[in-house]
Amino acid sequence: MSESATAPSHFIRNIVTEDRQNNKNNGRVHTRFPPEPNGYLHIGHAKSICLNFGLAAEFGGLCNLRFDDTNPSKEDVEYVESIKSDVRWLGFDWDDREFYASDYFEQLYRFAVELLESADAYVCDLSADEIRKHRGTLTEAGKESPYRARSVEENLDLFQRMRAGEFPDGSRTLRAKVDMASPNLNMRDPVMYRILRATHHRTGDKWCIYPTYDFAHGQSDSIEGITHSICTLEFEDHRPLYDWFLDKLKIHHPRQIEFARLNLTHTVLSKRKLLQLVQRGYVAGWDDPRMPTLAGIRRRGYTPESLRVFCERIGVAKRNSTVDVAMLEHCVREDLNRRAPRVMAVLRPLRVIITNYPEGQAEELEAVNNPEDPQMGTRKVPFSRVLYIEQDDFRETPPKGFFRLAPGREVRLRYAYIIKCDEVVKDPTSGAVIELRCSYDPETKSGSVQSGRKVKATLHWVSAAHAVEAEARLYDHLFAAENSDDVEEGADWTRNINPNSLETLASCRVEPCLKDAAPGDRYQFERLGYFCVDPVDSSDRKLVFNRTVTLRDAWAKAEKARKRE
RNA sequence: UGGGCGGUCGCCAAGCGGUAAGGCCCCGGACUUUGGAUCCGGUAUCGAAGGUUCGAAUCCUUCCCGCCCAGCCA
Repeated sequence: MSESATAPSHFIRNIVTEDRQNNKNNGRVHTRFPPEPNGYLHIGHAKSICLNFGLAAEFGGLCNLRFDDTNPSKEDVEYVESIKSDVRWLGFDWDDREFYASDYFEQLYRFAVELLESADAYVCDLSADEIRKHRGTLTEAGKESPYRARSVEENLDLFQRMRAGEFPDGSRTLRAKVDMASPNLNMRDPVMYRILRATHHRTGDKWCIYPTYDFAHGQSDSIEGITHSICTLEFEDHRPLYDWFLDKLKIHHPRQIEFARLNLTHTVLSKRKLLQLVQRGYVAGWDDPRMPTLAGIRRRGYTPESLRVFCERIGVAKRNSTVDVAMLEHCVREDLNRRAPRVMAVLRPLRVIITNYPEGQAEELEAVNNPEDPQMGTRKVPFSRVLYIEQDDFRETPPKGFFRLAPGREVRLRYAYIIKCDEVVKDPTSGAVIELRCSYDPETKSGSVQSGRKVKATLHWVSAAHAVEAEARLYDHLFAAENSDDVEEGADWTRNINPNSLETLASCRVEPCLKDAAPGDRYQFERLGYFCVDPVDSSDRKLVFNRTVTLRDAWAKAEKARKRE
């Protein structure tokens, strides 16, 4: 996987390249990632983070981390902390350039006063409701506020008193004097400041008026000397307003470029819905491994490298699109295939007795840690008379195309011997298969001269006496439908939540080398998938593995297709 | 029916007047002590209709479809 070797062109990269060629900003490239600390970052943010930090790195520029914290009623330090650790985990560094829109409150206030002095803004006494009514509609022009013509002196006095706390919340606003007849609703005298008594996570109770995003964002970028303000499509309509403020204020003009936000199949990426999933208990928290949050994805076992490659591969464009989650899954598999050590683990154990293997005997067999990387060496795996294999690897009446174990059939045990199933032991009451009695061929030991004999399948296994117990959590898509909104009339999107998105297997048996696995360690359980030690619930007493993603499985696919017919 | 933006393979996405990259998915096949990995091979005429041109996905015209905007949210 070559993260940097392939830098496919996209329109933003082209714009930046062109701007440099024209020596715009003296060839300087300075971007920023501007989250609002009102929720956890998700994979959609990762796209923006990779874009902003990536472009800066690529062109020898800088990228700031700036919190757009202009709405204290929704923001919290919990979120700023999680955002910082998520960005770091993704692999990016903002050095000492950690900024906050709230750092600029005083400056923003002065900007507002400037606009008041040039009669480009005014204090408006209309209520929220009245402002809405005056705004007009998509097809009709709005009406001017009766307070629009206040004198500069009166405006200055009123605004100063707004700041001083003389008026109740919501009683007045500061508005830009633009154009109530503009076809762009954002230009119909937008609110710049509102009166809001809320304790801000950084400025405390210093302010009782707060700038709106529209009045803060563009100027914040300008103050920081941002050259390319990259944001999502919905802000395209706001650009004329930002330009208007910057022009009136005669300050540095970043170039705003909008791109389409990421959508993924089988999940949701809206802050509102993610919040509801957490609050209504559909998931265990922001870091539930089924969540598309960076915290969840990280806990699930995804690597930051795979996320970065994913973000590079999906591209950047203005077209609304929904990326198939299979693309994401492909990226982790590709990365983990290269780096995850292989290990044998039996999720649903079926006991196997090797009848002709001496009781009490055990031997150490050599197993390769990663066939993709010989450097990773080998390890010893204990073999003995009583083993466990996967329940799925045995069928009493094998369907066509099934070439694993069945009565009378032979298979190879990985790194060990070829065994033959001689007898099936069932529970007398339930009829369930509870044990297999097999015989092994001592001549077929892995690596020996005779070992070349061909059998149709190789199974993973674990020695019963040596195995370590563990819990495995198997995850599936959070939403059964590709599109979470794809529900019948009147039904809620939560109807699409996949009731089987989590399956917990409490009595798995894993090979002994896993005993000392540390939280976060990633492995490939041969033939099953990639798993990582759950950083939260795993302990010395109880090993817990999260399945990051399954291996591609041609047999499972074929069987599924067969069932559909 | 106002304004802004978009429509290239099932899903992403290059292309910027010279005759449709790549990735994912899918389907074949080779190889294989992971039905994994790897390797080969297969699959679009560019929303529609006109026009300009020797030549158009790329230029022009008209039409159709989708997304965003009427928070003192961001």
